[in-house]
Amino acid sequence: MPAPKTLDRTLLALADPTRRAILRRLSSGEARVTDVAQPFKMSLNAVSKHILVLERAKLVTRRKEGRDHYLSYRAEPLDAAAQWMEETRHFWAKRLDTLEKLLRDEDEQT
Amino acid sequence: MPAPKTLDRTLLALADPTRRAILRRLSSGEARVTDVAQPFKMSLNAVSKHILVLERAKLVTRRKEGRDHYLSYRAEPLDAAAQWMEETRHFWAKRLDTLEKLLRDEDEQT
DNA sequence: TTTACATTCAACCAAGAGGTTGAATATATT
DNA sequence: AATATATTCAACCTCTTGGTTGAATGTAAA
Repeated sequence: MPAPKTLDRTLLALADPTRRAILRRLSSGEARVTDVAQPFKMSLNAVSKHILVLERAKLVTRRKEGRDHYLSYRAEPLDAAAQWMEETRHFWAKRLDTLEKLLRDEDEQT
Repeated sequence: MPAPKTLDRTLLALADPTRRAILRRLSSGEARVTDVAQPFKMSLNAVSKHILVLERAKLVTRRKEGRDHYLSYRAEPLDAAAQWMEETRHFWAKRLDTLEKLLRDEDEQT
């Protein structure tokens, strides 16, 4: 499981439609900051900040080539978050089963 | 897939260790606000606010019984978020495969 | 070298998060 | 009726987010 702060950052980064759109954009390969920002109505600077949040969550890495910064998507954090979610869902499913069973047993005793 | 705002709220609600702990606490059944708050070092009011965030994301529901408010966990939003993550991962995996294949093809042409 | 481009940095703003304390409200208990 | 309990509401604080604009920096092209 990811370190708590890592999970925090991943989920926080994903909890924004602009950032999810940026990641989708990067799924078809590297892109420069300007290219990533182009479809958005907001300023380049605003997009640049979103990219920072994604970098902090390690969902995006940056490769500088001259004046151009090429961004690429990293799968690991999303994989880890998805895994955490699955584990958590299973954990809860088990608990809920147990509760149901307890309730059934109580009924049988009446 | 969940409406974007729903997903936003779910991921945002999950992106905090206190709130995840609250949800874990509720996995063993209903609990009152005070009971939920008890293990935390922060004030009852702070926990109450966290609960509000969880309610807004529909991860928690509230049943009032006299002066006591009983909270319970709802699985749907986490299920939906997990599903979104899985779909997104598959989407990306496919894209990355395609990219790899493209790169391979380019190599073969040299 | 001047100009254009790609990007960040800095300052600012409004809104929200996450916490506090203190008061208000509603319900139980004595 | 008085008191205690459960919870929220309201105001406040600090930090972060998400956006803006304008200037600075670094690199490429004329």
